[in-house]
Amino acid sequence: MRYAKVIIDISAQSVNKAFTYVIPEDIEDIVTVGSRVQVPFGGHNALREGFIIGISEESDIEASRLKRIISAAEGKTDVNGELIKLAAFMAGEYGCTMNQALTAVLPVKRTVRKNSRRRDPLSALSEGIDRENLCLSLNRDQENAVSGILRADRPSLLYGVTGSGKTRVYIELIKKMREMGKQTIVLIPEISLTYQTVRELVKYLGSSIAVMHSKLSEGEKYEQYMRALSGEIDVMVGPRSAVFTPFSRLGLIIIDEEHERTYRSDTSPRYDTRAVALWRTRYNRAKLVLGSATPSMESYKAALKGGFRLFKLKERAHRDASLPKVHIVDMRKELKGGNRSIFSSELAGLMDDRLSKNEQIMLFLNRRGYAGFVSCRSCGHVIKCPHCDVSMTAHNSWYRDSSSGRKYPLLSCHYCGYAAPLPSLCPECGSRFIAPFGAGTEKLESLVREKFPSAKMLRMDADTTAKKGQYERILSAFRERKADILIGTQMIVKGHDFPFVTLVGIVSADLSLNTPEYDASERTFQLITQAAGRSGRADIRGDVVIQSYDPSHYAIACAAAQDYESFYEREMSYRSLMKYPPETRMLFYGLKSMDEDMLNEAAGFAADLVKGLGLPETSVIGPCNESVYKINDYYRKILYIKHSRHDIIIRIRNELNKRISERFSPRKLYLTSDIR
DNA sequence: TGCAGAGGTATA
DNA sequence: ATACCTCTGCAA
Repeated sequence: MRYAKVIIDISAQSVNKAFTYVIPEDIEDIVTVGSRVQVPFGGHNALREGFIIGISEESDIEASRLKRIISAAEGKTDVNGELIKLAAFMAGEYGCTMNQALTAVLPVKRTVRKNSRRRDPLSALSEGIDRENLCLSLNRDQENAVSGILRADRPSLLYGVTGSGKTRVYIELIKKMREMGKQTIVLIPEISLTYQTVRELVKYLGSSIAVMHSKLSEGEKYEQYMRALSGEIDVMVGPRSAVFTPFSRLGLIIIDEEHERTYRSDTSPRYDTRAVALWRTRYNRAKLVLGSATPSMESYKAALKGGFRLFKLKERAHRDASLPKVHIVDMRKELKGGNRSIFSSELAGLMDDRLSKNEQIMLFLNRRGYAGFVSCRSCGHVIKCPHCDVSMTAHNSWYRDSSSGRKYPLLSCHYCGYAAPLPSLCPECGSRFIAPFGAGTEKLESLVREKFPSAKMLRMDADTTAKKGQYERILSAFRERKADILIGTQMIVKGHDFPFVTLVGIVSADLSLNTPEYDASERTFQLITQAAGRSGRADIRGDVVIQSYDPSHYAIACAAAQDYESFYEREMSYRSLMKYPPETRMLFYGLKSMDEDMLNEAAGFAADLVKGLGLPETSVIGPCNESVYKINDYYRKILYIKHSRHDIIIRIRNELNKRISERFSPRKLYLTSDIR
């Protein structure tokens, strides 16, 4: 008799343990560790899904209490138990249940009809490319990086300025892996953002590459997964979930644009792709490469301290391309000089110049919608969302009143999507002088239309890319020069390669700087550096105009100078002074509830609990209200807990989870935690 | 006394 | 997640 340890597919703390079942003889040969099974569970033997995490010849539970597995899905989904061990690591590291960890690690729900039409997800991405094993020549920096990475006994950080040819290094490494019979996972921030990278990989590596994609159907995902499992392919390209690709001969994991936030999962388990990749490469004695033009503070610190090997690519690979000329404009001076418009005279002048030469322009503004907020000029009242603690954003579209059929300008909440009409009178004082303030991408679009009426424009933000396929349509239209100007939020700055763009305007560089997060400067620096890197990539030198009300801030000044090292020094001294990560480890412990009294009590209880643990060198800040206190009718509070040791932070997190869920109903109070 | 609703517990 | 148990409060 053989027995299976099964994790039931229920993500509740109370069933977060393995249950023993008898394996019926007729399915013995199709189940292994990692198999999905159906089992009877509970008083009425309701059928439930589960994962097998272990198989043994003996049972520690008396035989009369055991039930039998009903059925198992075909297709073994685990790689020699590695992925189960990985899930166990994640459950401990991120404080989630084993079921949540397994759901992330073994994501394929069920087998799909075998006769479903085969469709290769690569075909759309590789249109017009000959898939051959082309050879490419590497410059000296690139060659040093390749040989150094292959020799390194630890992870490598590949720091290369925008356009320096990091992808070529990746391709060479992948080829070397192939020669050794090893497989590679290439992680990218988001598949649609890195169209270019994927195309280049396909072009030089030919077939036996698979691409994972959140928009693939379940069947297509399953097929890619099985191709990886069977060893039919040796390269998997995809976003963060591709780090779980079940390769049995894993030799290399590459994380491109490693500083990107999308590598942190925002749902439980809130894993960090870099940590998962590090775990897998250690387990498999494989290589790990992190690549970026603007490395994260943690990675660069690790590179300087010796935890990572550092390789630099200092020059742009395209022989004639040089870094763009950067102009910083102090908008306070513009205002004093009488220019009240959103365009500085310098930006307007360069835009005129490019339009006359038929070259392309990108304008970046990190706020969508028409205006930042709507306020009354008489009493100062600001219109807020009734469900969230944020001001409503005005849009250049209509709200249709269903009863009267009349149209009003639309207000929407960017946190919960609530829509309302713009009132014609102030709801507070009745004044007629209520109007939108500030500018978003929509407003910018209409201002450009006024000032440059003949220019053709495209706008790309969350509002214009809501539907499937719009993203690619806008980008390819711009690439094919069907428009002169592309206006957009941060989604336009990442990774795209437009050879005819010779001017990038950063309309308001301060917007991301003034957010209440400890890493606001880092994000601003990354955004400006990446945006500036879009200008002048082929044989024409580009210009970048950065407009700011705080132009001497080091995040802006260093980005303008394309000086990563100076930025790192300044930012690191700030982090050290404030004891922020990566100087120390920090736990972000979030609590939310619809019941504000319960939330207050629980948050106070949590803070007292940590202080009561009496751990030396622990600092507790809060509880504080989240910067947006209410979202979707949920009140939200947060505690910040700092300690230099990761294991102590984990202990504190576990203690908090345990004691709070003993005292407060988990149905009414939701807990989240993040460790950085 | 009867019963709805809340809260606690066990699931192999 | 879900069923089942006990406990409590309130109306009849």
